[in-house]
Amino acid sequence: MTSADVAHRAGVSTSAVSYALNGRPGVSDATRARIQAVAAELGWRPNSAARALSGARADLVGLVIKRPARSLGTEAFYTDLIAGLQSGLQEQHVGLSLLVASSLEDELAIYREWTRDRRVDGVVLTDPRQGDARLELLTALGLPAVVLSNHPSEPGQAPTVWIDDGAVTSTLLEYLWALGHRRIARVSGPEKYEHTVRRTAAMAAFLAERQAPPAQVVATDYSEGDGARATRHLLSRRKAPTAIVFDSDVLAVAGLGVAYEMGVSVPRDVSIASFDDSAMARLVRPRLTTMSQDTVEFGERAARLLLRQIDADGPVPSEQGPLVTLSVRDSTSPPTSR
Amino acid sequence: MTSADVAHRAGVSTSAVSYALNGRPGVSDATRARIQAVAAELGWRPNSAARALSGARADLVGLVIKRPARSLGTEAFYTDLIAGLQSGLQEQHVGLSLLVASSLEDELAIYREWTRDRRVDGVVLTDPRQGDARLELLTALGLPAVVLSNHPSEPGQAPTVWIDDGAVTSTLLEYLWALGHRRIARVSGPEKYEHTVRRTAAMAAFLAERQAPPAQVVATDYSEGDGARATRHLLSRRKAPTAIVFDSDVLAVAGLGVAYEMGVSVPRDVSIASFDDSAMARLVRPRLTTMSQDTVEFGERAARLLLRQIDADGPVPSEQGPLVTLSVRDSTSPPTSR
DNA sequence: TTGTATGCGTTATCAG
DNA sequence: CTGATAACGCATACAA
Repeated sequence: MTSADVAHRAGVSTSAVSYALNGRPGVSDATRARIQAVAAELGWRPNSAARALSGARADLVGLVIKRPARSLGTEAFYTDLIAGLQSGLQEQHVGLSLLVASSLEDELAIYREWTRDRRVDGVVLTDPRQGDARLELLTALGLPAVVLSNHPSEPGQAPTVWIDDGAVTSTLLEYLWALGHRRIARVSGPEKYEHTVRRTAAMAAFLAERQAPPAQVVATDYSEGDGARATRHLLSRRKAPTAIVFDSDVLAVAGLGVAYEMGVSVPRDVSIASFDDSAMARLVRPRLTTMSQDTVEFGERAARLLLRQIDADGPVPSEQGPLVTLSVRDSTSPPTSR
Repeated sequence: MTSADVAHRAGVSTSAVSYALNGRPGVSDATRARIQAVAAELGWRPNSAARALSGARADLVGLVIKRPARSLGTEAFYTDLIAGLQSGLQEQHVGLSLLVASSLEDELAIYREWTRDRRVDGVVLTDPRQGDARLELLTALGLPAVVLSNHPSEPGQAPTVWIDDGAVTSTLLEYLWALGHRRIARVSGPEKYEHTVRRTAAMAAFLAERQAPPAQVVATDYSEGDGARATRHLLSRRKAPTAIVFDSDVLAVAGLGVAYEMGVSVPRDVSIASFDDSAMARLVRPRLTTMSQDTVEFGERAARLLLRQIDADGPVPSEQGPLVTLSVRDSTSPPTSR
């Protein structure tokens, strides 16, 4: 079943078939329709290897995750993201190729190789950093990309699907503030990530605006151990915070465990909230108050944007991600004066 | 940078290059060595599209996951598995293509398409069922495959990497039995999966051997809601079980939540254990006693076996998966006579 | 043992 | 608007 078969059956040449099915000029509407009908009837699909070889599409997009392999499963984020990307891609018969890299050098090498071999038509970038070396390389390579980010892209750079971390932070703090919390601490992710920095800035601005003392922020590497340590540190202080916000729900659940062990009751003695939502936040007791985002939807949007960018001649504009909403559960309450 | 470049630089023909680098006869050891040296020096890697087109490798293997997209992230299993597969594949510069299918028909169609287009060199199958239609199709298509299973493969079928669910079940029950538990219930996964059936059989055999009454088994669809319902049902019975084993840690944590809400103390009033381990099992309080398996390692082994099967002429033998060990934590204790 | 020629299925160029 | 024809990079049967 090749394009030659389709051409033969439709009584045209293979180039006519190519033109007709790639929607480009060079063929009359009538023959185009006939060719499409024949192709559909024969169930023909272009051979992707041949297409890639002849310089067109590979019908594959890539995702490189730079995290230690063993820690990946801890967070639901990547799985949800992958599921969403997949779903958005499948509509166009485009596959997803996955790679776990252990270093930035590896990641950059992979992009070079993919470009050289036309292995993928584009890539999805996560965890943008400040002055991200990947963006530079990708524009140099001319490899289409979208970034899961927290702001629209700079002109000339790959478009982003973005969720405004500043607004998300304010929403959560607003809620805690309204409950009466004034000493709010934070257990954050690594400072090298843009979203960590954004949240820190938003939190500082929020508190400054209200003449509240600045928040104590303890950075972690997202690991459960670090989360536990940070929480232990915060709860041991002379004037312990009445509320702690965690950058991920793994950190938050680790913090919950520490509170339990220290005999600190949640939410009576300390309120706990997380920026990340997942099944785990709903499963633990008390259930975690979180900012919930639909990560699957996030992935779907990224996939569609990437496909558009691949098809487009010039740069396509960035796009806002799904809404993030506050899910109030059982881990937060007004502070009790101790 | 093509094989012609390498040939030119080494002063040989492209066919010599092909022979030399694919390790097949038709070239002397001396020239083979020289060609390899030149290829390494030039950093040449074969273009995968061209290889796929000319009937050789696509340097890509596929994984189809048949689960609803939104429920994927709930369980760490797939993420860990993907990370492991990736790691085992990367050693040979083979990529992983991922697809989430919503029905068996979709899944089968994908295998057909992948075969027709030589898009992948092989596939990894999870969640084998009894009389699995996929195995039949894959042998018919001649598409190499490995199955993540609980027993060695039938002769003539795709090899498996297998973990003996019967033994795992016995180990866990042995432990609970030694603690003194006699009324042990189980919250299981769907009965259509082989591993569910295996565990049920193993549990029945274990109890029968000790003249204990058969266990009450409540099947679920692996969802948190089903897990909560099942647990509520079991704990409401006249003679409630003193221990409950759960087929996954999501189910177990859901059960833990129900116990908490019903005022049933864990492990004092009921012991809880899970067949699945993940970060969540360690994060919740009380920490869950589980059977822990290294899923990343499982994936790595599957990847290596698949690569061997792809290279091999005939069928390769099945292989045992990583050891599953009991991790005793805080959710189990001897039953207290109430 | 080595080189030459052809095919894989598509896209793209360039005459008609 | 259409139909030959040449790449694309590799593998391989075949001839030297």
